[in-house]
Amino acid sequence: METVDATGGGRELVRQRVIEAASDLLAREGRESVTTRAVASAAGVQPPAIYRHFGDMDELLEAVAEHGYAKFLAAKQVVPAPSDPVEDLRAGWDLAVEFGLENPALYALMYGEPRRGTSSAAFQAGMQILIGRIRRLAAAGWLRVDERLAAALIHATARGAVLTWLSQPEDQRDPALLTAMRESMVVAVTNEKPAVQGDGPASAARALRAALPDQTALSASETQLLGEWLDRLSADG
Amino acid sequence: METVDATGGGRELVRQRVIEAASDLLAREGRESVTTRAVASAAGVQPPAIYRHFGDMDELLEAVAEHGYAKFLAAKQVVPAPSDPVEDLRAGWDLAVEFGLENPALYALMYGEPRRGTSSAAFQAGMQILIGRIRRLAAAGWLRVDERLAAALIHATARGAVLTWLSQPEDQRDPALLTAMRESMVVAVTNEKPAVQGDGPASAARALRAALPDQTALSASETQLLGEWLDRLSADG
DNA sequence: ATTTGGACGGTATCAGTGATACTGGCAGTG
DNA sequence: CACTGCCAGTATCACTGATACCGTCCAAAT
Repeated sequence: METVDATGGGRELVRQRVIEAASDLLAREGRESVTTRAVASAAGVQPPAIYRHFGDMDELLEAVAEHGYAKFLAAKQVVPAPSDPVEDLRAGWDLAVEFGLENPALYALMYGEPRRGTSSAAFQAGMQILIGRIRRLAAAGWLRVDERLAAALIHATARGAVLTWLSQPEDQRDPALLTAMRESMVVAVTNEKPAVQGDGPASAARALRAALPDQTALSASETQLLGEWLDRLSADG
Repeated sequence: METVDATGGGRELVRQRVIEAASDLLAREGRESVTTRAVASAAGVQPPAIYRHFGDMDELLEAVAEHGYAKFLAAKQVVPAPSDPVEDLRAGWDLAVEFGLENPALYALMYGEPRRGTSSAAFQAGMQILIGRIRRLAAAGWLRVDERLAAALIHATARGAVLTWLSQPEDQRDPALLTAMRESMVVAVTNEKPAVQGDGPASAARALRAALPDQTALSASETQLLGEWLDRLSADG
C-alpha cells in the first residue's frame, strides 16, 4: 500500500486527516483493519505521528467516535418540537438507534465493550441530548420514574435494540423489533396521562399539593411545611 | 511465567485444560490477557497445540463461551414451574441477565460485538431456553406478539440491560434498572396488564423538581431544602 | 539579521501477538 | 523387529502497537 501524498497543512489539519482516515477504515473494513500503519498510510503520515497527536490507539478510537457522533448530529440538526414531549422522547430514541444502524462498526466500538464506560465524551454527548428531553418530560408531568433511571432505561433499550438488530442476519431483521422496543420504553418511562395540567412551577405545585396526602416519604412536620411552600408556589404563577 | 507441569492425559483432557485456562484468564484479567502464549503456559501446553485442538483463536474463545455458559446453566439447574408461564418468562429473563452480571468479560465477548452474530453455539443455547418459555406462553394464550419477535425482544432487553449495567460505575448502578427493563419486556411480550400504579405524588414531585429553577416565590435556602424533599418524593413512587 | 531553542517528522527498532512449517520421536500395528 | 502415521516441540513468520533517537526546520528572542 503506497503512502498517500498529502503533506502540508497545520497540526490540526493532520489530526483531522488521521481521524478521517481512521473513520473511513473503520466504516469500510471493520475494527481489525484500523491499525496504526494502515491509518498512517491512508492519512499520508508516518505511524509515530499518530502517537504524537493521540497518545494512544485507544485515544485515537475515542476521537473517531466523537468525530463520527458529531458528524451524525450535524447532518440531522436535532430540534425538539416545542409541543409534545412524549413525541420528542420517541424522536430522541429513534435518533440514537438510527446512529447505531448507520454506523455499526462505530457503535460496536462505543457501546459494545462495557469497559469503555460512561466516561467517553461521545457517550456523554449522546446522554446529554436525552437528559434534556427527560427534563421536559418531567416538567410536563409525564415522567413515571426517576430522571436517572429514565436516562438509563432509554439508553439501555436503544443499546439492546441496536446491538440485537446488528447481530441478526439481514434477512431476519424485523423492523417491528425497533418499534416494539421503543414503545415499551415509552410505557416504562412515561405516565399514561400527565400528572400536571399546565406548565411552569405553579401548576406543578398545585398538582403536588393535591397528591400530597398520598405520600409516605416525608414526616408530618415536613409535609406541613411543604404544604405551605406549595401554596406559595401555586399562587406565584 | 513458568510453564505449569501438568502433562499427560488424553486429547480431550488437554482440550478441557486449555479451555479452563483460557476461561480463568478471561475472567480474571480480561480479554486482552487471553493470548495464545498465556493460555498455553497456564495450561501446560505449547502454543501450537492450541491450533491443533481449536483451529483458531476465535474458535477457542467460542469454546470458552460455550463452556462458561454450560457451566452456569449446570450450577443453576433451570426448571420452569409448570403453572405460571409469565412468571417463568420473568425467571428466564432474570437468568439471562444474571449470567451477564456474573460473567462480565464472557458476556462482553459473546454479546458485545455484533459481528459474532447469532451463529454461535452458546448464543443458540441461550436462545433455546427462551424459545421454550415463549412456546409455553403462546400455548397459554399469553403471547401478544410473534414468537420470533418475542424472542428478539426478550434477548434485546436483557442485552441492553446487562451491557448498560456493566458500563455504569458500581456506585451508580440502580437495581431498578433491571426490574424496570424486565417488566417493560413483560408488557411488550405478554397480554398481562401492567400493574399500573396511579399517578401518585411522585410524578408531580418530579414535575415540580424540573420546574424549580423557574420559580421565584421561595428563597434560595428554601428552594434547596424543597429540592431535597422533592427528590425523596420522586424516588417514593 | 543572527542566533538559539525546542518542537516536530522520519528512520529504525523493540517486544509481543496470532499463526505455521518442519522435524524428530513416539505410539500402535503388522 | 521394522514400518507407518500422528503429534508434540522448536523455530520462525508476518504483523501489531509502541518508542528511542536524530536531524531539520520554524519561530521567537536578542
